[in-house]
Amino acid sequence: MQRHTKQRVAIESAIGESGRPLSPAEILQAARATVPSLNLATVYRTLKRLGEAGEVTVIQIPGEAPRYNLYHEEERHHHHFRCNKCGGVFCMEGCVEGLKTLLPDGFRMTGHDILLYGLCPACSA
Amino acid sequence: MQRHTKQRVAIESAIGESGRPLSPAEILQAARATVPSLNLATVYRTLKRLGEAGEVTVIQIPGEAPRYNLYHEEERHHHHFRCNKCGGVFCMEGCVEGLKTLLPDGFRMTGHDILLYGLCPACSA
DNA sequence: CTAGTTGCAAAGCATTTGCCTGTGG
DNA sequence: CCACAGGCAAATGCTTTGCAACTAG
Repeated sequence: MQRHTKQRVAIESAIGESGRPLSPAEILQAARATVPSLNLATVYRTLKRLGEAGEVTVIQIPGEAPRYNLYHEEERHHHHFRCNKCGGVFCMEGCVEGLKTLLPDGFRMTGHDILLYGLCPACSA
Repeated sequence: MQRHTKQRVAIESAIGESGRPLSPAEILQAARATVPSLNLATVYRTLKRLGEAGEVTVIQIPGEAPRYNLYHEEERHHHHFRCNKCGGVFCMEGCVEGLKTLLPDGFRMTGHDILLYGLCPACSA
């Protein structure tokens, strides 16, 4: 991250203002409201740089496009929820106990991911 | 699944004999030992059919190629462990309590996935 | 100025599809 | 027989890269 260009600002704003993780295509669409000439290749390059700089985090739901979020300093350990109907992804605070009880003998655990599926408030209404 | 072709047999054998989930490319390589003319497109088509017939299951680790396993009737609810060193994926029996405590108000949960990361016995030695 | 960025187009790579030939039952 | 399968090649969709033009500092 060296230069402060309008493209980069538009991309960061798009992610930050959405309130939920966005895919590269969604970011492109949103950021074009500010910079119409914005190119998808630039979105990918910028996301890569922002990721290396630790300014964005990636959420990978199996079988789906990666989604990007701004990194917040106060960010805690959290997990994600995916709505089966609208496909939206949401963050959930907290975690569960007892994950180590799943480990067979000889395995050492250094990290984990939990993904819940179901219906979000809007879709279950 | 209608016809019983040598290609399909080779693909099923390759998956069954490996003992671990295989990617399409790995399946191609293994099955070509039996049917050298086997084509990658056939592997994809066959995996799709076997999947729809419930004969194979897919394991999707975020950011990695999908891996396929034979489905066993006695198969129970389980989760997976991925070794950070060798990249191997292993199944773990059991589950944890309290996943519902993660849900924010208004969310309804219908399913979940848990993925543990760390070192397998061979790599932690 | 000038190195980092961008837009565009082309290249990559995994996966899918069209089409015609081959074959299992 | 003949509808399902397979081989091959082209098409697709997402992501990356080469390169010349542009611009922030």
